[in-house]
Amino acid sequence: MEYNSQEIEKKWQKYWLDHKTFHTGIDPAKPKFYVLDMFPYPSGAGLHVGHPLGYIASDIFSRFKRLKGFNVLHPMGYDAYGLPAEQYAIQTGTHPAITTEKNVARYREQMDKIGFSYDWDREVKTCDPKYYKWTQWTFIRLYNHWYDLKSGKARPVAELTEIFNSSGNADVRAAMTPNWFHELSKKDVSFGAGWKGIFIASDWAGFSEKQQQEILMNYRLAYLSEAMVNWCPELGTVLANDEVANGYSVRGNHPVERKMMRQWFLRITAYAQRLLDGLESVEWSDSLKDQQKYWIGRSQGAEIHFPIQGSELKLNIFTTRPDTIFGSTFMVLSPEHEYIEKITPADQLENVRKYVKEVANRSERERMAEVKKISGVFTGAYCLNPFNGKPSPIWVADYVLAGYGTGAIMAVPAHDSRDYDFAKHFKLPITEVVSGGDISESSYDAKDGIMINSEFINGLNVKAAIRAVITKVNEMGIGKGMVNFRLRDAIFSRQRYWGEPFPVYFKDGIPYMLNDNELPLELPSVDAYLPTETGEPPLARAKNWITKEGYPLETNTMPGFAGSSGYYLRYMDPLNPTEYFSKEAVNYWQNVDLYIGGDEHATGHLIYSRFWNKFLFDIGLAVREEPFQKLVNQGKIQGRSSLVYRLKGSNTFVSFGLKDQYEHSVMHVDVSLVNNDILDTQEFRRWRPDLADATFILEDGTYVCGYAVEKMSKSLYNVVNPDELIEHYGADTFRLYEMFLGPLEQSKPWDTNGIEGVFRFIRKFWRLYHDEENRFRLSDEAATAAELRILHKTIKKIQEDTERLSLNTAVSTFMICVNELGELKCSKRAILEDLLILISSFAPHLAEELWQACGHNESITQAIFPAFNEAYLVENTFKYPVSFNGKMRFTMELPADMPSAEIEKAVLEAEESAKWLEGKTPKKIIVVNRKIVNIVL
RNA sequence: GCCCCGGUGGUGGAACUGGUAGACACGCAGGACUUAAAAUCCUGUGGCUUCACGGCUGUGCGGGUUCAAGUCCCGCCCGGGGUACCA
Repeated sequence: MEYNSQEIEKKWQKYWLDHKTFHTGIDPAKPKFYVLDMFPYPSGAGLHVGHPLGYIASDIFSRFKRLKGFNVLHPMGYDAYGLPAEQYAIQTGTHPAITTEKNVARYREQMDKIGFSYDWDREVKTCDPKYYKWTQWTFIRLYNHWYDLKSGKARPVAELTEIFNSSGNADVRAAMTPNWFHELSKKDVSFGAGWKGIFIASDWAGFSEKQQQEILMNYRLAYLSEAMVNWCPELGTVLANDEVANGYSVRGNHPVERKMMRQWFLRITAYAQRLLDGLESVEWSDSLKDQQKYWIGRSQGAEIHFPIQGSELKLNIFTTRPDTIFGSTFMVLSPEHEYIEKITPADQLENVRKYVKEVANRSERERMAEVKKISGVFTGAYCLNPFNGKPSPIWVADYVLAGYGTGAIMAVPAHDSRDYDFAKHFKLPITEVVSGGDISESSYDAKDGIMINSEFINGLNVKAAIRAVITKVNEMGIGKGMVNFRLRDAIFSRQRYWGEPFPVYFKDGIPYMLNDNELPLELPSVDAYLPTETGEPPLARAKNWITKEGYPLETNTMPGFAGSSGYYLRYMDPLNPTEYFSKEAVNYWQNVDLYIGGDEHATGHLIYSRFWNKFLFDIGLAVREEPFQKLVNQGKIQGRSSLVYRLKGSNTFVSFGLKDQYEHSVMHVDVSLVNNDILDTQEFRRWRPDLADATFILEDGTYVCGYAVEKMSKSLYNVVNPDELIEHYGADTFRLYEMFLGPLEQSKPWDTNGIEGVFRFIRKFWRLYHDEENRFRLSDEAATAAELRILHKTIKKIQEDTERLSLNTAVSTFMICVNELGELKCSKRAILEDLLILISSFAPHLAEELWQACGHNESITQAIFPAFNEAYLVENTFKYPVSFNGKMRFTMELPADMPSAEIEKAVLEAEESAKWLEGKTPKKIIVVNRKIVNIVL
């Protein structure tokens, strides 16, 4: 039988489906292994050749682990909420669920053609109410928990109110927004002037329901708050920090503004330290871990209070360099700082307000674009150094951010480049306090040197000085050591339609959670997918968007990362109607052993889901602190565009090699019209009406195209679709070729030309099992030593390479193996059956077909990975490379077990050695057994 | 600016712990089979040099360590990604 990929692949894909070959259940007798792909957003364009790269790798790994005796959980689903379907709905009125369903079906069809071993019975879709019920359920738990810093974990709010009832909040140490009580004083609940957020049991009992709820809101892990948010007018919604880049939305690239809005937040900052610590225990790339570390941005320093001249107020600043306190020559407040109004003398007030207003009106993008532009204003007020009472002026400047630390700094121009630039610009004094730099040139920021001009810390090195100042500050009660994080709480509200509804209603303006038995709260239908005339989110259009009792429901929806934060847990028990997932399931599957996906999720999904998991861990649901033990980021597949060269002002195209002789412009041409860089000129003329009369200047009778490696995109005509390749070469060839392209983690250009080599290999492989007339034929003769050596060499290499996901070299290994067996004309069952098991993870359809032809009734997925036997690889001789002064000159075959002294002798006596020795006596001879001989002259 | 990752033939890449650089493919050139084409098979293929045997040279650049460096160390250059007033 001739190799026919179409027939074979259809047959086995159907077989796997009919026999539920990849259905997985809990099996205590087998060790578990959980292999997960980042589930895709099903876009309308379908999969291109870059998408399946990671899926193929994870599929090979899953199949390999099954052969190795593991019970493998390998599910797939869809991150089904997303902006494109909603934008399409706005334009066309088509419900996003319909668009999404259509796209999901297309994705499924494409994935099925590649022959993946997913357990489709476990499929989850984030937009499915049966799934998002648990997203809502988790949100309710987040709302009903607070973070206890003493025990370092989330605890129920019910326990918090008990504490308040019995002893107030003085002893409670909770993760909260700094100065949370300031915000409260702005609301319609009053706690009296100068209230510092501290209350005793009797106060608590006396608070109104509203007051109590407002206070509790500041403790909850999911909370409602007024805050500066990233507002994207074009998308009509708020975005999280990771959804914004350089002042534009990551999706759609629309401008983003800052706006004060009331939004739901997740208190992810409570987990900042644990998110940092957890990175130590996972096997992720350094670059990914660094990205997360940087995003979390821990910095250790001190908070110090500076008295303000002529005022009762003390200015609270944060610094990582308390050692430089005597070099602080001015103070800077962020333009949003609450003290500005309080400390600015009347004669300066107008000027300062003008500046603050100016800054506030500037958009985020303008601010970013003008980073280098120094601006600020002097308030007219002065601070006193808490140690020596020396006054320094207080400025307001936008280079100090309200959201970080205390929103105020002590400026040390000699040792901070930003302060330095600012001081130079406004001609403020610069005092050197750490020796080692030249402050007339630039600031000296290094934490290296001896303190000078610094009173009690003079002569200490920087580290000792930092400790000394913190100790003193503590003693004097004017501050304390402190850790700050860059990480911000996650904005969790979106003013969009296509997302999970919040299980929240409002009574008297206070939010309340629905009961668990009212979940899921399903997404209502609306007459249009746009905000209302009054600017409310689309859900405000829904009829009867109220509870049974008539209270209005929340009209925001959850963001994209809500549904993806816990999906890996739901896969463990996806059909469970009464629980997120059962204890039994999570105890068995634990966490993801191998997670493969793109690194664009470094600071989004991968932080949120670690947080989500840690919370579920705290409340006793998840059993592991880290959800993803090993994580691999597959590289992107870049497009390889084909280029043609058009003579200026004509319809004549010049071939690549001759283009420099003419004045030309470069034009992208559809890659489907090009084969091995040779343009099909006939097809080219047919491609577009304006090219019908194109003429060509050829070289050697052909038109050679140039090429460029760039993003795979429709507009560059370089998109390659897997369906066509699979139709032509088959899924097995396609799978192998995707892996053969290069290392999984590396980005690389797609070049369809190379696929021929793999296709040739597949047919060569097929021929090993067939005679000249293409009849299946295996011999039952005993295998020779040479054949066994080839087989076991291959077993060893495939096993090692697959374990470390070096799948490109694994494919090469198969090629070498088949070349060698082909040379020996090997057709022995004893060799070829094992080879089928080896390749079955990579080319599963081919393997199944030949396995069946071998006479097996069961799927090859039931086979056991062949055991490697070292004994077959033992060689009697070793071919030593012989070097003189490190340069390899000739090789010499010697007995493998020959002792070094004898090797030395044999090499020196060799005929070829005389030429290189030139009669000299070697100074030294290095013999490394079974490696090399090096003679030093 | 800072932090990661990378730089090897015409191309994709291999060389895992320092030990024969360029495996395996693509492409190209030549040949076999064929009326012809496709398919298949064989040979060659880093550069320079030599009729040839062979020699010299070669992993972004400059130094270093070592018997031995693509691999380790120091200093640069280039490309890709992340991040950006975070005190």
